[in-house]
Amino acid sequence: MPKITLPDGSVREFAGESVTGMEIAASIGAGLAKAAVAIEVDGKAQDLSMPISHDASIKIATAKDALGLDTLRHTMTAQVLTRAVFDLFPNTQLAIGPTVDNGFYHDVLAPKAISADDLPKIEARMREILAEPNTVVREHWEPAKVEAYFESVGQPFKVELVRDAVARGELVEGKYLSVYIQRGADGSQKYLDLCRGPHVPTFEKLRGLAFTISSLAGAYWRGDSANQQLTRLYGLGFANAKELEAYQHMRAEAEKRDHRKIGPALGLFHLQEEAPGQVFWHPAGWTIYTELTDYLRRKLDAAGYVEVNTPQRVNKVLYQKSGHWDNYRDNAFIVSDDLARPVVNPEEHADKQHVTLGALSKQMDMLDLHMLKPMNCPCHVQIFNQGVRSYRDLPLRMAEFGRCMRNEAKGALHGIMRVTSFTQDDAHIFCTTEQIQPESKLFCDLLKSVYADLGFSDYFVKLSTRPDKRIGDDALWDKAENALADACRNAGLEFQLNPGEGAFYGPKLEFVLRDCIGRDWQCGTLQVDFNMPVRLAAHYTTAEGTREPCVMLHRAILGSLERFIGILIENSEGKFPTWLAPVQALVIPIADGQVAYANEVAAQLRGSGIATATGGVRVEVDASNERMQKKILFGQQRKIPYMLVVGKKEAEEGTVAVRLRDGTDLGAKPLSWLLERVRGEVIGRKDS
RNA sequence: GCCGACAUAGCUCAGCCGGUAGAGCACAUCAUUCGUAAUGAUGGGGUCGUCUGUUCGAAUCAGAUUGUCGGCACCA
Repeated sequence: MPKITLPDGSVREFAGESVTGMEIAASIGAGLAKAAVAIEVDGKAQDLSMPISHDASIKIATAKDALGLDTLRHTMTAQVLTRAVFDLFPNTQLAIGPTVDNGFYHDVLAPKAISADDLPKIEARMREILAEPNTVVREHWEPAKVEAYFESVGQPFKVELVRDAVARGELVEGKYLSVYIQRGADGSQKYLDLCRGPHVPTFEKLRGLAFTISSLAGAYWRGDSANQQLTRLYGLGFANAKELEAYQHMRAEAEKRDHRKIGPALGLFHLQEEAPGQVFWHPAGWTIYTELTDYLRRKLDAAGYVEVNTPQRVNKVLYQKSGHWDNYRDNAFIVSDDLARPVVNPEEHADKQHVTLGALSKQMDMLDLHMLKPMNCPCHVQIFNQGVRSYRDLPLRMAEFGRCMRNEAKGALHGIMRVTSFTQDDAHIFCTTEQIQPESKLFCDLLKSVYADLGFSDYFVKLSTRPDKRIGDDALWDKAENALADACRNAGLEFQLNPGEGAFYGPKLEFVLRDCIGRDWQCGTLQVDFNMPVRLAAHYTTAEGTREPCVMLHRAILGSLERFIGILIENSEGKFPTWLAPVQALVIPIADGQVAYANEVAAQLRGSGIATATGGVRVEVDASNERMQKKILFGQQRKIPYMLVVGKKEAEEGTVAVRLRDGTDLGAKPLSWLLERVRGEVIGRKDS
């Protein structure tokens, strides 16, 4: 006689040994019974058909809540998508098929490649399958039986999953695995899958899910590139058609904000084939870049940093010492004088234009190889190591807008967000163990203040801990990881743990921003490093006269200038706040007669003394032979904060008609009024 | 790097089954001198990413290659 507590606090008692979620839903109402797709029992998601024999708090889940929607997506991918793929591609092997934010996916290995053209066919077949009056029933089988079944039907990935579950002890009641059997109206078995569930009990309940098979991609079995690559089929799934359309519309809108589109369109930068992964900054984009670095220099100066600049090309010997050579050689650009001027006797090879690769490889060890600087830290240590350092010099905060080059995997490149040549707003804080806490706190506060100034409030923090491949003993790692966690707490930052993802020399905090299509990018970072100073002999003399290696804090606020500007473009949709806008004001003479006055206005704005990194107010005059309306349209498309229309009236009165980029017409204003306003926005880093 | 796809004027795109390229916007010139999101006319501009092949003939077919896009893996 289980007593069931409902979400409103009321308690219902049911006769008999047990009661199912379906029966509870029916006892509440026919509407709920129809809408029910799963049940939460004492906070745990379960099938509606599972008997509940103890007293429990429950919540019936429908398509309207997270669990219900998730269950529908889950059944769709595990019971319907899989069958459609089987029908169209016999002998397909199945891997996993979980739900994701906006739908679901399924990893499959088909005997012949599935192409994008097949997606509509798969979707059509799914709709046919959905029309069948099938039920989905949960059963508990012993692992050996499940394994034998999947062996017999040629599903090796499933066999592996069974063995994993057993090895990890993930068994129901300590001895079973749950399988879901799809049956037709006549009771015949249509399909059997290993799954934790829950699933909806009937296809009827599944038909309300608005779905589409949206795309396909490669994905490695178990996420390991050493494993076989499978085909991942992505689907979108929402509670109703309206939500699906709303999502697709939102995506389409978001794509219009893509920095790869807006950037070139606004004349900020371009990329081209001859320089893959590198940015050609145009004047407008470089203005933003300059404003940002100018701003950061002032912040860093106020925070007690010194700025340095270090070489672009450094002998591999230094990186062998630091450990970067072993860890990252494959992703570095390596150059050598000897390659350009090979060490071969020209007379001996007079018949050859070039040295053969074979001859070259023999010489590799002898070659004087240099890395194009992939990171700044070893160079900063070289500056630190000039002369003898005392505890009185610490903490030493050494900053550099350091240009780094990394030979990233081709498929990883992405607009200006992931490039092979970029500038870090990097700094290394050389300090004592005792200074880790206060310095980390200071940094977190500095970062928060910069992000706030730049209008970013929506970021999250990850604490990445020791990876498998690392240097330094575990005691140091304990210390470093605890230090970072404490610093985070002290600065009032919430963080999520990201196990095993730290750098090879130390754990790191990652400050992550999201772009317009929902991708996450690491921007800021703070890393505690006990290892590099030892390897590169960054010592200081203590008050007691002993020599100790210092601690290095690696830190960046924006991360890569390129990446950050990419995020900035997408977040602002190209409507930069006045202080960053490449062109802050566009003067629009209505007719030729006012061009002279327009130029005069522009000259006054330029010479206004408003302090931007590039001089006065950044202003242009549109003296073209176009109608005013068209000039406004073009100004609007360029997202210029201020358009200053000058006609006969304004020229006579010495005013400008101010139009904002949101369309607001502020009417005729004296120039002094405008200057005050712009000055306020530039100083306050505000938007127009 | 891996899987799938794409690559035609500055931009957006058309060009079916192979017979040596079109539109709109942008740009230039001329006319117009205009009050808050596109005045009109005329004109210039591409050999169809690159290379190789098939063919009497290729933007159109095949192979390779470079770049890009969507994911995966990677990200000091």
